[in-house]
Amino acid sequence: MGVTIHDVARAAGVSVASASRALSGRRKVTPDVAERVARAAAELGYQPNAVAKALRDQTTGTIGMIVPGIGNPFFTTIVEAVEHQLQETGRDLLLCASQYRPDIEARRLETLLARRVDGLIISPCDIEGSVPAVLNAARRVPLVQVDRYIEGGGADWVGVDDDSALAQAVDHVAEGGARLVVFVGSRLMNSSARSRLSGFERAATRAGVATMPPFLGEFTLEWGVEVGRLLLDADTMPDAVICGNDQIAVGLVRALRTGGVRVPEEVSVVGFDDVGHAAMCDPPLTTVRQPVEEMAAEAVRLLGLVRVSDPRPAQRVAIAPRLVVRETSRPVAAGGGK
Amino acid sequence: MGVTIHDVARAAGVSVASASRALSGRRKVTPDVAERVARAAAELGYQPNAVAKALRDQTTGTIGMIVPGIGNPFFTTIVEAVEHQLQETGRDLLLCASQYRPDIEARRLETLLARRVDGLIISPCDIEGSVPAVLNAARRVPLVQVDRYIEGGGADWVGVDDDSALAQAVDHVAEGGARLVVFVGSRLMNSSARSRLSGFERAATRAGVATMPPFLGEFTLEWGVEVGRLLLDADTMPDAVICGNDQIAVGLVRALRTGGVRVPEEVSVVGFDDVGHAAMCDPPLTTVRQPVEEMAAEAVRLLGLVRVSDPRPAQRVAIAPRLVVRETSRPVAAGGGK
DNA sequence: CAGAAATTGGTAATCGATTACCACACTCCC
DNA sequence: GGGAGTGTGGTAATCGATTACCAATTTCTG
Repeated sequence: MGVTIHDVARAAGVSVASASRALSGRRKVTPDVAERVARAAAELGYQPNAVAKALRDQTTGTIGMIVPGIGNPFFTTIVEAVEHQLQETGRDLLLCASQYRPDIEARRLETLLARRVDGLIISPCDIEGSVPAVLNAARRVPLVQVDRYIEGGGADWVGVDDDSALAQAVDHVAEGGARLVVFVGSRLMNSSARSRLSGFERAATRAGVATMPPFLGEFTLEWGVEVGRLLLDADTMPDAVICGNDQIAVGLVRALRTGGVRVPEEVSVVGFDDVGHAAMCDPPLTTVRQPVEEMAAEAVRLLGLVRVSDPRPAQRVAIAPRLVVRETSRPVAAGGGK
Repeated sequence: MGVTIHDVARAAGVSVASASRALSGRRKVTPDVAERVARAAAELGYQPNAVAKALRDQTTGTIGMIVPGIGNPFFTTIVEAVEHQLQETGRDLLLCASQYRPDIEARRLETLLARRVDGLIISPCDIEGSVPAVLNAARRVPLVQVDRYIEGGGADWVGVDDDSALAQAVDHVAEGGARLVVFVGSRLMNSSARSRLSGFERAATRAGVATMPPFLGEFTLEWGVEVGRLLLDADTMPDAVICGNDQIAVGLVRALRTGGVRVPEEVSVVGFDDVGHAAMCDPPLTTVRQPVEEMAAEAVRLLGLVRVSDPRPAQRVAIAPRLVVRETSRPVAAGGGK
């Protein structure tokens, strides 16, 4: 390590300025100089020091990203999509996990800011607890929220249109004949949990289906299993269950089937996300597909528009998702009530 | 943005040297100076510029990581574990995906080196194609391979003990009564594919079970489905199938069941990895669990030991995995031949 | 061919934090 | 009171790439 542009310049017998110009091509140099510099750089194996360049240019070519957890396949998919988008423009991704804790999230934001990332993409873990750190960061660097967002709407956001998503899900099971529908999601600590629940309630009202009180726990398989057991023990079984994500749905289907309830014949189950293994479950899950690639592309695009120096109203981009009908929901053709 | 230590020094009425010393505490300053500097820093919201510090210190506190694809839950799990380990020591992770292509991998390596990462953790996508770029990188910065490795053994490696893994898998199905066993993996383009196949062959010989020619395709669900169909069409059905990863196993189970073959009653299926959703499949998959956290911890530990300046023989750390028996393999109690 | 214009090379400043080195002030002791 | 010793603050160099500015050379024009 340690070949600098000075070494190249000396080897080529020119000044550092000429070497820099020859390598970057930002100003003309004589063919002779250009060639000597190119040869010297190749021979020495010169590689520009991106740290020095970043200091001088006041831009690092690096984007910071913070998600609650890399273990969750939904966030993984977004990370992959964002990484892919950044590649296109030659930028790199500094990835952090907040482990669903606002205090860790705040610390990670600080170190990313200290590293002078050119922008931040974040899915804030807590709708309330994440507010101060996120707003503070947004004041210093372009910041776009993805999927989850903080209350108050102080920063740009890209996500899925939960109203449209839940409407599609509810309408679908209603068309399959469901009269009593229940929502299973997570406790209302993040925006997705809240907006999916309210989207569900609006959709149910509009579709004219009856609802049971929602089950709110965690976005996990285990919670799905637990709710399945609760439903088996209760005296009324809904015609359809709409879940806040796929993991809940998979656990729920498993528990219901184990308990002797047939899916979809007796109960339809609809998931949310369609990432990871929704399609590969048995039976394949009917679910709402998140437009992850579009979200990532939009987030990266928005990042480029933000100018910290002159604030503009926060943008909110909600992308309409698509319901993917597989085998855990009753087909429309089956029709009829319970 | 842009509060520098000069601003702090000016506000506190001291020189930059004193300000730096007061903030870092590396040399004594009078209490008076210490307090004035602390107050000034707090009031101005001073945050040290990590880029400048990196340039001066010749160390960035950043580790680069390259995996073939973030979509694969196995790599995701490793990334998460590595990120977690690095947190402990206050370092950050620059994450890249090679998309299973050596040319992209080589480019990503170059940009990570240009960014002067303090170390590299990589799972090389191609046992041959990745060789030059990986060896070149290893000459310039501490580098540890995880899971996959390049031929020739020029760089440290941490992974799972495939021999032990396959022995456990083969012995398990043999004890369940299997006499004819087949291996389904991927084409031999990466080290995992190769060493799992050879581990399988050794284990089968030692256990005295007969084998069919292996099926080598991709590490995907689709390949598992395809092999399942091939087996259904063939005239001999093995007693057990050992798979190179969980995705293949899930696809295979699905295809066999769809074709009317009962798992595990007629055929035992064993997966590999136990990440993502192996446990949540239906039926839950018998599989070999990769010791991912240990691998990540070991990789980070090794990184700290490497000194590029004085090369030492490449270390190879193979961690013994554990077979997790679930419901796709015949229990030992069942005993007996086919 | 003189002088203007255009082109290209070099020197040194810049980005921000750290620290080697020097200088000053104060204490202590004989 | 003066010399040694200790502690503290300041100045300027350093890390490496880029570029503003100046100087020198070449080219062009009347």
